[in-house]
Amino acid sequence: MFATRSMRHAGVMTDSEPADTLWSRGDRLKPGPRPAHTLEELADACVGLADEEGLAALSMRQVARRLGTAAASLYRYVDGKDDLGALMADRVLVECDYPPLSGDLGADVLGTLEQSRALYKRHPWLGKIDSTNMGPNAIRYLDRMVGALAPAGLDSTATMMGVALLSGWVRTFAAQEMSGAPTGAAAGQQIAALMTRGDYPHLSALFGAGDAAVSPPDTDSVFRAGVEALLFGIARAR
Amino acid sequence: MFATRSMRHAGVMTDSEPADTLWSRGDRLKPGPRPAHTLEELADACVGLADEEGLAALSMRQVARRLGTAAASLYRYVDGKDDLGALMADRVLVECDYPPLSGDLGADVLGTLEQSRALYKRHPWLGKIDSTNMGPNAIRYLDRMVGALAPAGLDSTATMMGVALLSGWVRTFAAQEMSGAPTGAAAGQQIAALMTRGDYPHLSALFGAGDAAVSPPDTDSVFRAGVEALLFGIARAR
DNA sequence: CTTTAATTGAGAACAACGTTCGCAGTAGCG
DNA sequence: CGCTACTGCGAACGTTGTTCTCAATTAAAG
Repeated sequence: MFATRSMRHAGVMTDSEPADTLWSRGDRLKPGPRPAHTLEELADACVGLADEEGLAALSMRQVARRLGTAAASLYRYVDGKDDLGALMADRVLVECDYPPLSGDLGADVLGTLEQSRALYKRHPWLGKIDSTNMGPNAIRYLDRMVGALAPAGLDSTATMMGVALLSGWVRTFAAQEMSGAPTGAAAGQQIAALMTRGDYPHLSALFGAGDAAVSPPDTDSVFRAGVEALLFGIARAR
Repeated sequence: MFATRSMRHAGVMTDSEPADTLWSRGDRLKPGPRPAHTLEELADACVGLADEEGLAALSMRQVARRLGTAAASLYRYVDGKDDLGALMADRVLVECDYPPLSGDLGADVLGTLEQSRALYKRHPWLGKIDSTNMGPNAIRYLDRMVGALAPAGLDSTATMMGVALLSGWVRTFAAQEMSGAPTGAAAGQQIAALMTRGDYPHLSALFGAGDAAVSPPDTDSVFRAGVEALLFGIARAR
């Protein structure tokens, strides 16, 4: 039922309450003093802290210090620490500015995904956050991707699956890229080292030949190749 | 250089030390009492705890209690809490038993991935762990996937990319599946609710037509469709 | 067999953490 | 002017991850 957030007051509620999300919280005009900060300020404080000190340093107290307030005050804006992740994941998406769609499916998709990849590069903690519920900026991204995929003429199910596939690839790729994993020839060397323990016939067969000697592809082209493979497979599902 | 683990003793090391990984730690015979537990016991304690109480309940002390030992003792087996995740992610992979490969690329890949999906279902915390370094069971899985993809005749780079794409899809799909997100017609309803805030032209265009009325596909077929799309795109990259 | 040295388990302690409670203060509404 | 709902936040509580320390243990060396 999409009731991720706990209902704070158990009073009578109207028939179609407009989904009390994390972002639509502070909209109602009510008596009492105005909040001293905005959700955006809170999110920016979290992002800045995670960027500079790492995600492990993200604590209620540190975020509060950045905001010039106390830890307990944050609970007026969020239900708990888990909400900070959702706030951050949505917040960084404003850094993407999307040029108008060209109508070229491949170019539009790749351009959008490159921006997402840059986001993961710029905010290394982003890959370690599971943003199950999405805010306004995430919906903007979703709308963008849907628009980019529109020329393929897919139905809604196939479109959403395509977006999930492509977004998942960016995440997977960025995670690998960010983990400092070896690329090209060094990767083969690592695999060879892993293979010393136990026997792995198929890995041996794949890396046994002088395969590692051939041109080590740079990361960019591998990323692009993945996107193109995905687009090819998705478009076929029309 | 794959030196994820901190070097515990800064003594002189031989030329090609065999990669002091998390798993190959307790192999050497040395003076001193034998360890009271094994890495597998530790991993099982973690998995059991996370399965029953959730990942949030996974603490050094709780794990130690399950093992019948003290929290400080765990640091004889791991460097810190982060290692527990890697231990767990690798441990649950033993639950997969792979029948001999049939040679049918699609069937072999799908069968392996279905087992992974079952793993995510059985251990809901699995998707929230970033296992950057892989243990023996992860290598077994990698070898299995490489073998399943072998009939495609890809080079090592394309093969590894294919494995990453397919594994990422399972993870992405399982995460969506596990988050209790609505499926089929209910999903369209949620999207419609999200669209009330701000204007999202492409989303409106996609879900505007009586699209949500048509057959809501079950999760299994969507998962399979994703795998097939991926295989199609990957095989083309030969 | 004795000595040596490396290694183990664990008690105690510490700083930092997420969260809750209660209270003083504020501002819109009747 | 109350009234009421809201705000910021000091103080406190129970846990957490981690380190230090030390007695106990045992393979290897003498």
